[in-house]
Amino acid sequence: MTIFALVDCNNFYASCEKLFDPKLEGVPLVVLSNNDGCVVARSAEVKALGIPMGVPWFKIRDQAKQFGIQAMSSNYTLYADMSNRVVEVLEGFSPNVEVYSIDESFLLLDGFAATQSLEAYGRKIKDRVQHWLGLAVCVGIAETKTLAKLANHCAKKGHAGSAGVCDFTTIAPSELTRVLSKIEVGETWGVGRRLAPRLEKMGIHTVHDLRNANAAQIRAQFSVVLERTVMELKGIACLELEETTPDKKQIVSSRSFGQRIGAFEHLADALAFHATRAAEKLRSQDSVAGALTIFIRTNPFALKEPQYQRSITIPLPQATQDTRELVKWAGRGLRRIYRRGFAYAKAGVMLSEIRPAALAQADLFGSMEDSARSDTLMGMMDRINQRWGRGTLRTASEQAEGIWKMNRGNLSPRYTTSWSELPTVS
DNA sequence: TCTGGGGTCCTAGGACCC
DNA sequence: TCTGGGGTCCTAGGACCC
Repeated sequence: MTIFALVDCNNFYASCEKLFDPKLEGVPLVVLSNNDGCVVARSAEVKALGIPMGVPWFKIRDQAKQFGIQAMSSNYTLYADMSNRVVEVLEGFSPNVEVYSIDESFLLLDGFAATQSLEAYGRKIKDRVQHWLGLAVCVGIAETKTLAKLANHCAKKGHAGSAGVCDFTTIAPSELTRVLSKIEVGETWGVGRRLAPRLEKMGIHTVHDLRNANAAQIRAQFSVVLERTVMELKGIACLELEETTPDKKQIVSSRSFGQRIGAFEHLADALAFHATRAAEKLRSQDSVAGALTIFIRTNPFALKEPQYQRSITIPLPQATQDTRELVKWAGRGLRRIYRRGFAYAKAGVMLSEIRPAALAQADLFGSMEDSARSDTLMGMMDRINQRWGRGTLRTASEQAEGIWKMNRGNLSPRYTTSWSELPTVS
């Protein structure tokens, strides 16, 4: 029998901040996103005040003043460091640990029940993280990941007499039914804000209802994903522990601007920055990217202002992890999609077609500029121009791109773009 | 005035090939 | 005049997670 434990840090970002500033003890504290835009973490005191997660900071500023809520900008370096320390402690409790997110890990506890109660073991985990790092965690234990998530939820809410630790593996069936009947279906891992209302309409209101649903019917009406969730709720494990973090298949660097930006040069700077960051992430997993997407957009919340958003995906002539190369293509892309006269609010770079650097396409033609003088390239150009008409390839980028496309047996479309332009709302 | 920044997986439909 | 069936690849969109 497979047993999963989910260990989840309470109010993680806020707790980290309190750890490094004792004056914040007992103070209601929120941590804000980039540019101090939204609330991304709340201390227990703030949760008690009913401040929702993700709310824009400006909307609760008055309330914050009234209740003495402290706000801090986020410090992800600090949180990542604390997260690593938590994982180190957890690795002392199981040889199989999956780091699921910055504040959550799954542990495999197979066979541990033979010598001790799992609930007691969970409590040891909780106590040690508290004593060694000063961070409070909750522990949920069950036969599947989805159930462990719910057990953790119960541990947090103090259901079933748990004080931060909840073990579903030894709970009486009638008691489990009672507990799951009290949890709304939307709390289930994998049921979000779209699915929950649809399930409600079908009369599935609680986790218990979903657990008792017909899996095949759920698959037919929703998806295989939700079917798996139902199976997991029934105690049949469909999701395994993933100990090794797979390489990213897509790497994004994007950010909202502090102030609105109109000038081409400023957007170009921002995109160069994002391309650089994305390239760093790419190299850190020793991969290359075969395509680069850039996007720019105005503020979608400013309904009365003219809206413009556009993106362009550029297939790279050769998969690369080189910063200068990626910055160069980001700049070229921007020239294609930039429009004057808009107040841009956000920009970003996405890398895709990612594969290990060892599999990078062999450099058949040398770099684009160099190859412009090579006989091989001229031969290729001739063939392309013969096949698709004289002058098909003119500029250097089109040459390189055309060759790349030809290698894949597909010349067009050269670029894929999407954009939308909405009229001003009066 | 001010509204985050990342990621994943699945499905449907069209193009294209044999 | 009749007009198959199976497979792959690609893209867009929808859902979810933290």
